[in-house]
Amino acid sequence: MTDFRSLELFYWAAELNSFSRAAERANTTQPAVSQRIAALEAELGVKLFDRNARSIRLTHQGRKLVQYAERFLMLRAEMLSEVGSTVAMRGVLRLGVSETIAQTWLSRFIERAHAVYPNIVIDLTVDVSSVMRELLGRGDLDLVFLLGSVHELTTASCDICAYPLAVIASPDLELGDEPLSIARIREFPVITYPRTTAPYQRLREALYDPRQPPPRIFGNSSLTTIVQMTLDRIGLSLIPPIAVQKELEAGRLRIVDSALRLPDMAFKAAFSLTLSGSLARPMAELAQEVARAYDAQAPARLVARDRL
Amino acid sequence: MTDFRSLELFYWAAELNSFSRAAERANTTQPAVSQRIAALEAELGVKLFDRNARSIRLTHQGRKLVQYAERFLMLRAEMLSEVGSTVAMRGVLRLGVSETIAQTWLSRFIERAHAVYPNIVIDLTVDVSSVMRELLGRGDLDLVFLLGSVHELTTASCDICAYPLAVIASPDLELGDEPLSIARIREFPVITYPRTTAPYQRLREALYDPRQPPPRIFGNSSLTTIVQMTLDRIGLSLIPPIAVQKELEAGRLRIVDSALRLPDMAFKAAFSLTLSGSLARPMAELAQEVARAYDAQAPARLVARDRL
DNA sequence: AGAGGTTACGGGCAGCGTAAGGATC
DNA sequence: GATCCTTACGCTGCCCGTAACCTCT
Repeated sequence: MTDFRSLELFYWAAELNSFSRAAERANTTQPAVSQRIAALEAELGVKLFDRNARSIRLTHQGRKLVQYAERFLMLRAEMLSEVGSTVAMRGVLRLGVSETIAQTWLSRFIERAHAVYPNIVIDLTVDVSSVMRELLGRGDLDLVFLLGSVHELTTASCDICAYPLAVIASPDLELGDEPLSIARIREFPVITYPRTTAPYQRLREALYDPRQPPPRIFGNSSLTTIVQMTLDRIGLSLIPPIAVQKELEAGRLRIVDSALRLPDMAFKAAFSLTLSGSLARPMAELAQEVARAYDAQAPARLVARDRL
Repeated sequence: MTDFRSLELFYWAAELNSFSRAAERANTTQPAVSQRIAALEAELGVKLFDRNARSIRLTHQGRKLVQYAERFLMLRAEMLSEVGSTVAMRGVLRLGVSETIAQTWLSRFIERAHAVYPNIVIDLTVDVSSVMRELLGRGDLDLVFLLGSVHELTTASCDICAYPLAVIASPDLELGDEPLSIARIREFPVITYPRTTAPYQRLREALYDPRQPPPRIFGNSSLTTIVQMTLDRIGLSLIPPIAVQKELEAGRLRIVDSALRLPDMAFKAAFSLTLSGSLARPMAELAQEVARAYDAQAPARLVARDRL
């Protein structure tokens, strides 16, 4: 074992119980994994896996080596972040982002991340928070920016930004000058995030009235579509105005005063504390910075500064 | 830093404050060290040494990296001894041996060591214990088999064997049948180890008599020469009989009963607890085994078994 | 047949050693 | 001039990816 790469591939092979999955995880081919592990075994003079043509299984010695491999890789990550400059950070970061953030400061974050950590490749997924929570838990994502919190023991998280929700409508929709009552809102379809999300659920509770027919809530997983539907006067929408800042400024949409009082959308960065998360912590910190800078330049009423 | 070798070379360069000495220590050329350290600096994006054409000096970041390098290398040594088979142990072991041992079981030890650890190269030095103690202290030897003990804090040692000293003479020398008194011994020159050694000093004390002229003690650093001089009847010799077992069996030398009572020659294996000693511990254990086996097959009176 | 690991093979590149260069004492 | 590090250069050997192969379900 003259090379960290061998230990890394071995680690993933052990962790994922498969050479091919390890290859995929570590961006190489399956024969490369096979070869390196064979070389490791030759060098140590010890079998690390029992191969059964259908599957592999760690031997006793293999299990011992996994412990060491993990210690090595964590020590390496610590060393890189401690003594290396930012260019020393290498690898792929599998990032999951909720669409609200994708519509606000994500592009600035990507830009900034690339400038500060030029050797880190970001593998981006945009989806709703519940899905990303699941993917993070399964180890399929390294870092997520999502709504709400994550409760896994092996996971750390930190606040990054919070945006108030508001009722948004087309200026062409006649709503009068009074703030909208709950009853008034119920007259319109309300377009918002999908069923699985916090805003949908909170909205549902707020509009709930046993004496009335159920409110029409259109859950939509595409923010762009929500915006389009709002522009088309299908109804009101409940989204954070900061996500449609451009439309507001251009006067194509407007914020409608209403009696609705919903909690702010509070976003957190969450990442695993295991090996796969070693790039995530500094990236999460960078995201905090970017979000703060973005908020500072946004109109005050679009940002929930007190949350931070 | 994809490679342990880089960290190893960096470690030695830092430790020895010189690229060329590091190269020598690690069995490579000086440009190789230069190149690898330059590569490390490029990879980390950080200067590790200040180069002043005449000398090098660690930078702040360099000092931090040394800590990590040491942890890596110790972890690696631990891993190799823990999960690797004996063929996984590689490197050069700089072994210092006192001549008495060289004349007894050293060749068996070398043979055995090569069989068990085929990838370890032994770099052998034979000298008196005092010199080897010094070399070990300076870090110029990794493992020594010597008389007496070593008191450095960073050094570990263990008993390996103990041999009684005896007066040896040519059978042709007429000495009578009585055990030799101290006074009788003083009539002859006594040939033994050099002035700096324990046997010489103990002998001097034993023969000391203020009322008499000083005894003639011939300190000689070559055991072969001591034997030759004894065969030539220059005088008596004081050496452990086990070192001349063949001559005793062949009847060319004999053990002479005497009133001299000197402590046994107790040999220890000593090695540094720092990085350079990582091969030494298992080798010291192997030496214990070999010495024990050798003693078991030697005539009982030549061995001080109770010492172990 | 297909999933998963091994073996075979050709090409690229990293790292080594030799040798020459340059700076400082 | 001697010492010590750097740069240049050719070569070897390793490692990777493609592709063919094997084996078990």
